[in-house]
Amino acid sequence: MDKAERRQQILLNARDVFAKRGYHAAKIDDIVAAAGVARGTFYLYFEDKRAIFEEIVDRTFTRIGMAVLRVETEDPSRSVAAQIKENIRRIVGALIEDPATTKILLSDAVGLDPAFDRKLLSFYEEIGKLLEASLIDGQSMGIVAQGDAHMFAIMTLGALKEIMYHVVMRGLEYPQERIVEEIFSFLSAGYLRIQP
Amino acid sequence: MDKAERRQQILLNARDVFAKRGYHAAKIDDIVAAAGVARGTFYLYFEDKRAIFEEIVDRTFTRIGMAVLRVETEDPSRSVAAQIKENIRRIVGALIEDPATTKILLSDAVGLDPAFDRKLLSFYEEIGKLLEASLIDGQSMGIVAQGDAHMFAIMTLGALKEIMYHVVMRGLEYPQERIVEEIFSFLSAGYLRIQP
Amino acid sequence: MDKAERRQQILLNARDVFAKRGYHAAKIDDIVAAAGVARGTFYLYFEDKRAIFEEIVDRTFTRIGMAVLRVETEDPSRSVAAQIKENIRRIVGALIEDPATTKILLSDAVGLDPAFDRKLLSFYEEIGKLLEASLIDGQSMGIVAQGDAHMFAIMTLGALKEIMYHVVMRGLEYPQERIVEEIFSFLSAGYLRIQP
Amino acid sequence: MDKAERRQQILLNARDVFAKRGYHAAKIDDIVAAAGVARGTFYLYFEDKRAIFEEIVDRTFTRIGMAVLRVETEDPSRSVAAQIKENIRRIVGALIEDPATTKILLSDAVGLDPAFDRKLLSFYEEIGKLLEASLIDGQSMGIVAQGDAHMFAIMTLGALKEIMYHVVMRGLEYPQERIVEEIFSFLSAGYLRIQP
DNA sequence: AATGAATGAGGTTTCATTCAT
DNA sequence: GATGAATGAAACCTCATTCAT
Repeated sequence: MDKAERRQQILLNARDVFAKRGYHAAKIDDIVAAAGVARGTFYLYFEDKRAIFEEIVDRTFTRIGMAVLRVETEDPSRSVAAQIKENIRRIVGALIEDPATTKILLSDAVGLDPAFDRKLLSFYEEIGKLLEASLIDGQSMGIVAQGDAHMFAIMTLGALKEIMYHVVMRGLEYPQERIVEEIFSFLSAGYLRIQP
Repeated sequence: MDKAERRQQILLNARDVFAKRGYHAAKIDDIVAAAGVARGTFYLYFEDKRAIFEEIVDRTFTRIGMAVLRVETEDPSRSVAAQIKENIRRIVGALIEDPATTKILLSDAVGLDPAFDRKLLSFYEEIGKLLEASLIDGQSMGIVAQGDAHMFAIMTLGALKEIMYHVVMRGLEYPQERIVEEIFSFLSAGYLRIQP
Repeated sequence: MDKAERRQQILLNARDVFAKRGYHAAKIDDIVAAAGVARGTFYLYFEDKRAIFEEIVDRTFTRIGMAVLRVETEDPSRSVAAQIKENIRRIVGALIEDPATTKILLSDAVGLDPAFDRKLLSFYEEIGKLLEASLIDGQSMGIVAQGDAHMFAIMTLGALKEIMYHVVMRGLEYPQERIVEEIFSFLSAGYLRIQP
Repeated sequence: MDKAERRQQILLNARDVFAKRGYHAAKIDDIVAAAGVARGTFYLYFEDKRAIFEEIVDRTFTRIGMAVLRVETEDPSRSVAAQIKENIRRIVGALIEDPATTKILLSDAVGLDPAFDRKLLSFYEEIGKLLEASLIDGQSMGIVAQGDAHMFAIMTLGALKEIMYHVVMRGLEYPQERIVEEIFSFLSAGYLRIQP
């Protein structure tokens, strides 16, 4: 087994242990036992417990970041609606595909400590800004309602996160496509039908 | 100072310490120093660290639970829209009013350990069921769109939580009424304006 | 037992353990076992292992520093020779009185690490400067031979340290007064009697 | 590179690392990195860390031991004074020539652990006995003052060690010949000129 | 012979909780 | 009831040494 494989082996097992027990309850001993290596071996590959956790979260950030595609408004071959759905689908897919890291991201990584909080916030802000920029674009094209794009972005993110939170924490079972449709439809028309 | 006061004094200071440092970084020493009592005194009033944290969270649950009013569809004096807004307003108000506990609820209490996760989930499910029931009611009255009420509830909760998360974590500054309006408008019409 | 007593109790036992085993072989467990306290108690009174060792050495520095008296050349009631002997006597006495710390000073504290080396050197330089100043005084009064006072000081210090080293390490047995006489006589006339 | 060369290469680099960091702070990693060999290679040439350190010290013992010449009192061609000076010169030279091992001998090897202490003491006793025997010889020839030859030996050793300690630890700069003269003159007449 | 990945014993330190005063 | 000194379990990490390649 070469270095990269060994590293990966430890990383994956650590992910599972973190997902199962949470950051603090996950002991180095649990991780090395799961990975089937000696305690010292762990420290050959990772600085410390915090570092491996951070790497798991960082990789997830990257994976999610890569899932997002730029919406092409000029391309007549694909409708904007289809492209937006595709984006939602890809993000939801990335999260569903690896429930362990999703659980880590949405639960264990939250409130770990102030430094990690900043990291998380910074990731969500980044995502938020990307989305916000798209929304502002959409507003000028008349396909996004006028209004506070920043708020739109936050609420969209929140809706998505909450669904995924229930999926990974409660085993809420919805097929990926169903989730995509629900989110899309929610973003399109909300659900209140009141004459004010 | 009588027992109840002393207890309250410790509780409030613990809240601030938890909010500032997070659960694990908050030491009993920090709490008793903030409260100005001896270490042993803490244990006269609370079982252990976990118990005081749980009490803080439980109180918040109660406070938020009490903020919710039943929507009266038969009362002609108050429109349904107004009542829904009022509900959103009361919940947002309860969260904004005490940012320290809100931060604890949305950050520190998340992913603390499996047992606490269950508690949190159970609270959110409770809230979700209440909301869901209202939505199903609304559907039969034609003021809520047909569709998956459970999903509606989750996404609504997520949107609200995410706004409040940014408010308490990043100091996002929006007046309470503005938040209420944004949420209401989001629930009413979403923001996508695409002809599919 | 009050705080100061408890501190002293740990300090004295630590001194014995360090003297017996040397710095690195002395485990915190050995110290607390000797002192009859719990492991945590140790850390209530001392920052860490290094700190207690440093305190032991520092106290010895102080004790030895206080043993030195200024030589009064103007006082006709006490001859200079008597005063010098008195100084040697006091220093030798301070070292013999507490063989454990003397052993620590002359053996365990040596070469502990670069930072500690600087501390030691700084102490010996201080002592050396004091002695050197006295010698230069003495030279102007004609009671110290002309020559390199700095060297005189170093060699004197070395002779004294070496005797004490053998006393505490090998149990070399000489009465204090005998040691004083030997040093004094050595400093007075050396021992080589060669016509060059 | 043949076995002996490789061994020497590791030995010299280990010497430098020990001299720079001290025994405990010198890691096997530092040594093999300095020597440019793999970690496992180290253990092909040396039993363990302690063994290589011991070998460095032992070689120094040998080197110094070999520097000492027997004083010939019958040889009219070389005065006893010249022969004594020559001995001091050779020892000081051996120490100055390799400051790294001298520092190891006078600092790092001191107080390493009880076993090593015995080794050191045993070396110094050996040297001391040699010197003592010469002094007793000298006393019977009238060229060494009557008195405790054992003490003379210890103090001489101490004076020499202390000078060298300051040379290697503080970079005290004296030409070799100057050191020799100072020691010789100190042994010849001390420096106190007091009428008791 | 050389390598360097793997090992795991061992030691320091932290901190929630207890309990004698 | 209040105190705070004492406790000791528990967990992280280091690093000398081994051994398969």
